[in-house]
Formats: sequence, C-alpha cells, structure tokens
Amino acid sequence: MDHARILIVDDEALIRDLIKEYVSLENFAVDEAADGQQGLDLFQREHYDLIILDVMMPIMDGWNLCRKIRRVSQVPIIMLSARGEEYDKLLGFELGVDDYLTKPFSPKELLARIKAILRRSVGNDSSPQAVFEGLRLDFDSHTVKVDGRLISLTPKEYELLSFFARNPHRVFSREQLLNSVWGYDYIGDTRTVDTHVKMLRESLGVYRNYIVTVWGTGYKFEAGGK
Amino acid sequence: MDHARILIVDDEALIRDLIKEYVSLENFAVDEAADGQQGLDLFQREHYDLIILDVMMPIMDGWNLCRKIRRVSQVPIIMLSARGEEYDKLLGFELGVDDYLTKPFSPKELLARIKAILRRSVGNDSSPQAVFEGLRLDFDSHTVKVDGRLISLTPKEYELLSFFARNPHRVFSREQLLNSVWGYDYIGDTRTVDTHVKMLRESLGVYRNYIVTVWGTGYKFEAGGK
DNA sequence: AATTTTTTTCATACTTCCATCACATTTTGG
DNA sequence: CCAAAATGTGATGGAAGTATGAAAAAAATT
Repeated sequence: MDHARILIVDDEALIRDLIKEYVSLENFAVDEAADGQQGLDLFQREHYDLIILDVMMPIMDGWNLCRKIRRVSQVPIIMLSARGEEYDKLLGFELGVDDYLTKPFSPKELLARIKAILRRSVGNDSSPQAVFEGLRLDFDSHTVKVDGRLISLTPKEYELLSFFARNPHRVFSREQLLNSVWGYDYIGDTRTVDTHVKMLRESLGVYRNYIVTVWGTGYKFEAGGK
Repeated sequence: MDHARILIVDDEALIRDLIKEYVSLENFAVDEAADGQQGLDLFQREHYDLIILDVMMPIMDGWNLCRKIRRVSQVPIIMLSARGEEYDKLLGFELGVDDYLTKPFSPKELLARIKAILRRSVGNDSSPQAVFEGLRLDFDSHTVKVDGRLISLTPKEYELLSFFARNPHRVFSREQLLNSVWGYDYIGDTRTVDTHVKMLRESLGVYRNYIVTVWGTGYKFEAGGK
C-alpha cells in the first residue's frame, strides 16, 4: 500500500522521531501525538491506515486509547511497550491489537511489521466482520445481524459481544471482562457482568446460548453454544 | 510448539489419512473435514493453529473457504492444489495464504513446511492444551474431550483433572491435593478427595483408570493407567 | 431542564455443586 | 484366611454460584 497514513502516539519525542524517520522513507505519511488525549483527537479528526501506540503515556495510556479506538474502528494497531511482560501481550491481543513490540526494538523490524500488517489489510477490502453461523457482527458499522435481521444493542452490549467475538472459546472471569471491556480502572460490582450477559442474551435471541456460562469461572463465547 | 492443532480440509479421504498419519507423529492434534462447508463449521467451532486446504472440493472450494477464514482470522493456511498453475499460486498469496503445495507432494516436505510456519507463528493464538491419547483438555475453553466427544465436568472435577494433567506420573497425597486444588487454607476431611476422584472417574468413562490409586499414599495421573 | 436511554446495584429465586457420613468393598499384613 | 486399614460408593442437606426482575443512579438526548 502506497502513501498509507500512520499515526504515532508516544510521549517520547525521540522515539517518535526515530520511527518517523524510518517510516517516512517508505512513502508513508506520518502524524504524531505526544499523549493519549492528543492521539484520540487526531484519530477522530483524521483517517489513518495504521496506528502505533506506546503503552506508557501520561494523561491516557495506550491501553485506554486502544480500547477507545476499538469501540469505533478496526484500524490496525501496533503496541509498543517498555516491558516484555506476557500479561501485557495477552491483554493486547484480547483488545484486538494487531502486533506488539517490546522496547527497545529495531526500527527495521517495526517497518517490516508495519508492511506486513498493511499488506494483509489491503486485500481485506470487505469490511471486517465476524460470522458465527447466523450471527454476524460488522465491526465497521457496529451492527449485529441475527439471521440477517438487524438487532439493536446498547453500547455496552455491543462492546461485550464484540470482545467475545474477537476472543471466542476462551473463558473469562468476571474480573477479566471488567478489565478488558470496562477498563482496568473500573471499580464496581462484578455482578454487573451478569446483568449485561443477561441483556446481551436477550438481544441475541436464538443465539443466546452462544454466551456460555462456565460454572465457577465466568463466561465464554462459543458458536453453537454448548 | 507442542500439540498444535491442525485442521485438514480435503475431500479425498486418502490424502487426509496420509497427512494425518505423518502429522500425528509429531504430536499435533489433527481434525478433518471432507468439504469446505464442514471445514468452515469446524473452524468456527474450534480453534486451530494451522489449516490445510485443498483447492478442489465439492460444495465450497478451497479459495472460497480461505476467503471466508481470512475475513475473521489470520490463522496460518497451507493450500494444496492438483495443478501447478502459476495463477493459482498468485491468487493464493493474494488471499493471504502462508504456503502453497502442488500435488503430488512429499509428506515430508509438507511436514517441514508445517513446522516452519508454526515456528514463526509462535506466540500467536494457539491455545494451551494437554493431550493424552483420546483424552484432550483445552485450558482456554475449560473443556475436556473423550475420544472427541465433549464431556461436562463440575468446576472441582475440572480443576482436579487439570491439576493431574499438568503433573502426570507424580503421586499426590490427599493432603497435597487439598492444598493444590482446594487451596492452602482448606480445612476439612481428606476423604473429600476420594469422592471427587470417584466423580471424576465416572466422567472420564473409558479413561477412568487414568486416575490411578496408589495404595496407602494417594493418587496419580497416568495415561494408559494401570 | 426534562425526558429518555443506558448502566449499575441490589434483593430474590433458582440452579448446581460440594463436603460429609454411613456403609460396602478391596487391599494388606500377619 | 482373618482382621484391620484403606479405598470405593451412594445419598443428602447445605453452601456457593448464577439468573432474573426491578429500582436507583448515571449518561445521553431532546
């Protein structure tokens, strides 16, 4: 893809410059933001083909920004982290991150991954979807169809469902769901999850049992729902 | 990567068997589908670390299936084709196919390519599993299969089994099991373990004797269980 | 500011599971 | 082969986990 637009969000100017320098060589157009809030503003104003996020940032960290972006867009995201902790990586992929690099990284490797991601999102001309038999989610338009019929979900219902759909089969505890869908800073009753599961199931109609209760543990998403 | 899960989609049973035979030697868990529709169903229900697709198939051909999979997943795909036409190959790589083999191929070469692909996709969405002959546990989805058939376990049964499966061969006293599975602070009758072993054995059916009683000491997990 | 919608909390009903005990069965040592 | 010790099994009351409905609180919309 030529002239792809890339947004870099990192509070360290040095890193931004480094990336920018390398990436510009390849005919990409690069914008920068120094913190999460700035990044969000730019993201909402402009259109990007790829976003590179640093995890550690003042004001709004990378995970929060990532979560906010994922609410409305499936634009490819690469996360940069100072730590190499496995947990971070997992959280990243759960949130739908496309790639994950640990600092210090070689600019060459970053460039290679950028290209790989852009390459595979090119052929993906149809809007990103997840289909589980008669249940279809369209991540671009934020719509969900049940046997072809459009259903209406509240924002939380949609976020919960799309999180499940992006991470099928895996069991999540209520705490994990609160962390991943509500945000790590959420304080509140874990039973809230139950209520949202209940409402989501109602909305899913015939497919209500795709959200499977795993007794003593939490919930998982399973097409066919057994 | 150990115990990677592989899906083979090919209408020719001979080819499936050939591949399965070779690939099973390497501790991969193999599922089969005889046509594209079956393959899609399995893909949606289970998760795989690698998918092998034949191009020519009734009902839904390999390209169509590949396209459908690529809409929602970046799982590695190897295509098999009877023809060696350059056009096919190109189409394959455009669709994001990871490798491409022309029939007839040597099983050895296929195996080599499978390994290469799995090696480079380490850290991807493979799900941790434990396989003991026909007994398969999936730690992500908290499911257990007996000869491919899903069995349902209570939370304690699952915890107990997964503890055993993670520590095979070793003998554990009832006290140790209470400590490890129930928790350090558990106070109660050690005979409780017996009851859960009993119930677990019932659930395991044919594999009930994988939980071996070590007289005067406790229990151990032994595939083949004598 | 008022109304509507969404989210959260909470109480209650409901379901599933678990620890215990009594008794049956098996194993071991003498 | 017997007695004692250890393990297997079935039944059950109570505990723990989940579903649900409704009301309060918070957000969004008008």
